[in-house]
Amino acid sequence: MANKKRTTLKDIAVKLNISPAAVSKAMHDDSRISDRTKEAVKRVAKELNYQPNHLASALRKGKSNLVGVIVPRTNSNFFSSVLENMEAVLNKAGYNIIITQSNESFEKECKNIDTLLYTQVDGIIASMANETVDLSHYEKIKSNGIPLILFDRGENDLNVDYVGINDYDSSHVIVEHLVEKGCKRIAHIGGYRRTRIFNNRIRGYVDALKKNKLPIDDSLIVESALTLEDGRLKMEKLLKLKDRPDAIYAASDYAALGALQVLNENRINVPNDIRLVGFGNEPFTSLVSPSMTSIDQHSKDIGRIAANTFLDYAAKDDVKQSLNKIILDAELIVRDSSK
Amino acid sequence: MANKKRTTLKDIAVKLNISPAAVSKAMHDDSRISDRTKEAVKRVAKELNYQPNHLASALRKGKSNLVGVIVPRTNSNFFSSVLENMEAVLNKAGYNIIITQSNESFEKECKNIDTLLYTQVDGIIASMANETVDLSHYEKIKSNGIPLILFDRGENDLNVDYVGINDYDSSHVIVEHLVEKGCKRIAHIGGYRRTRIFNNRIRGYVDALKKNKLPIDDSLIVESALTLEDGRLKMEKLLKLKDRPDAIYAASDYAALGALQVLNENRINVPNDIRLVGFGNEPFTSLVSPSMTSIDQHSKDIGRIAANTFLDYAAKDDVKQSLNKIILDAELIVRDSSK
DNA sequence: TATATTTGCTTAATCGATTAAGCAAATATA
DNA sequence: TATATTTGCTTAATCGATTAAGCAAATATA
Repeated sequence: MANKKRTTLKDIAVKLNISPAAVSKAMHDDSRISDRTKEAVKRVAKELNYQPNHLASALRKGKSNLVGVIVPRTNSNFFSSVLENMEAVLNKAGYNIIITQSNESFEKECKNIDTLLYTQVDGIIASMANETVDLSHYEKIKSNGIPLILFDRGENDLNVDYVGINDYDSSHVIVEHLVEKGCKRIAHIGGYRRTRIFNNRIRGYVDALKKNKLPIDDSLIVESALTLEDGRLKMEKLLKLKDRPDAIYAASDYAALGALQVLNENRINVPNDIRLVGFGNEPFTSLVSPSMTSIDQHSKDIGRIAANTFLDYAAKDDVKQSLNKIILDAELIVRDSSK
Repeated sequence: MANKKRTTLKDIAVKLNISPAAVSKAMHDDSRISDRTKEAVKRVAKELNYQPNHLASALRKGKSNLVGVIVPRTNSNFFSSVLENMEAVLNKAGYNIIITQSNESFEKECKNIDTLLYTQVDGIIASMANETVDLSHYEKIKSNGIPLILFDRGENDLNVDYVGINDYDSSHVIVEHLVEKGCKRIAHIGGYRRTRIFNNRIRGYVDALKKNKLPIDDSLIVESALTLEDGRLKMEKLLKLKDRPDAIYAASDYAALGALQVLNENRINVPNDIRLVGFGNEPFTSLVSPSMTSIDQHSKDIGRIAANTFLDYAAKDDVKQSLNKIILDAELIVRDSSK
């Protein structure tokens, strides 16, 4: 049966007739403890199946070795891949991560932050919910004196570290690609302008058109929730234009998929009649017909870099953060939808 | 700037010239504390921005109010939906959850369990990795005296609570549906038999064939890793049979999608030439062409029930678990691929 | 040989919050 | 009025692990 009581340092100390302090030091290979004692302690620890009490050591050391992570949702390939790589780096450094989802809700995000602070995490790595405009709950993290690292969805005003891809340049890469294929009327199903990354994609799109001497047509720029359903709606709207676009650049793969469905249903040939490019390189982009051109966001690198940024702060004594952006180049994955 | 030091109960006590014990009781609305004192304490707590130290209270109370969750991966719709609903129930009861991913790896699963036990969680809710055969790490949870609840991917031998759908019956529902459509040679791209749920689906498939007086053809039953790639391979293999199947029942939507791609590439009409049914009701099933018939696993209910099962144990003094299965009926969502 | 240093531990305090035990004052009951 | 009960707190111990300070014995150095 189960040992009702967990083994503590004291149990080991009693068994070996030494002080709990000596046991603690032996477990941490303190140089002032003899090898004989260390061996004995470790042997007895194993015998009694000793598991250190994290709460006690965290309380005493003022450090929980936990990192909180907030993502809008885990069921996208991008975020789950970021998480996986983040975790690998942090685990190696002796940290464990607590994953929370905001479900794109501002309220939930606030609650998540409270939970994480309450759990005494040593730092928070977050990607902001779509709904979030007010930043006071993020300020709370900073005023707690623990590092805050943002990725993908960030905000300059917080003056903290940020890791993400170059959204502005990505739009350029996409537009150049479409122009090269002969497209003249490129529509953009974009996200809400208030979210920085989507705003950057819109700006990039506009500037890239200018650079290629193409006219800016406001009817070809639509703001969208970027869900599959909204992608469908916005595509239907675009098809009703007198002068139809010959290419669609959607700021998310889900919206692009919605657009693709509408195009397929209307027997509009992709890529011959209208070319289509998505964003995010979700696994399904290679699965649909025709397969979809998209932007890969280097989720692995983002996860690793965000984790390492946290570790840099963890190694220091005091946390002094400033706006420090690490911007990665995104990669265009060309597939059938734009060939 | 940030308050370098966090506010503690003692700070409030000093300010009000009462004992920390009284402050603690006031914060918890102890009946033996006067309303006057309670009000004063709460006012000062707000003034000083007091945040209780979770580590200290958890250590003292021997209860962390954290629940650990282990899933194979978060980027499937099923698991992310389970997590969302689980979290909602647990949050309401004052618990927070720590999500970890095993990535289907036995080794990672062991590490996750160690992490969660180390973090002093009050219970663990888990869905087992595909690789897992040895159960000793799960036994470790039980011997720690905290409740263990399994869902979706469980194991009878552990003698703990389990929540899942009726895989055996689901296979019957699928086979009946295909038989009704006139199918005579139904192939099954199944998972590995050692995983209980997949074994049950295979058994259900075989028994349902028998029940419908259809012959059992071993060449129509293939064991698969159930990934998209493996679904493709297994479908290609099935197409090479002298006597081709007229229906495919895949034990995962990803494998079914692989099969669908191969069928589409070979210009085999789905559903007219071969009918296709998947499992899991992943969002893409309604997005592909033709849309795919699949089984919905009631992720919301599973998440809620698993959470409530944990809460039942949390309310009790001692944890005495036994094999206790809660089996939900799954629902067949009929789409174009089998119409 | 006398002093300094190192080794290998122990003692006691601490991290914050909680709680059993107890005490004095206020109030209720006989 | 005398005793019992309740109210509103305080005191002190505790949850385990860690660590600063310190001490005696062993060893090194002059």
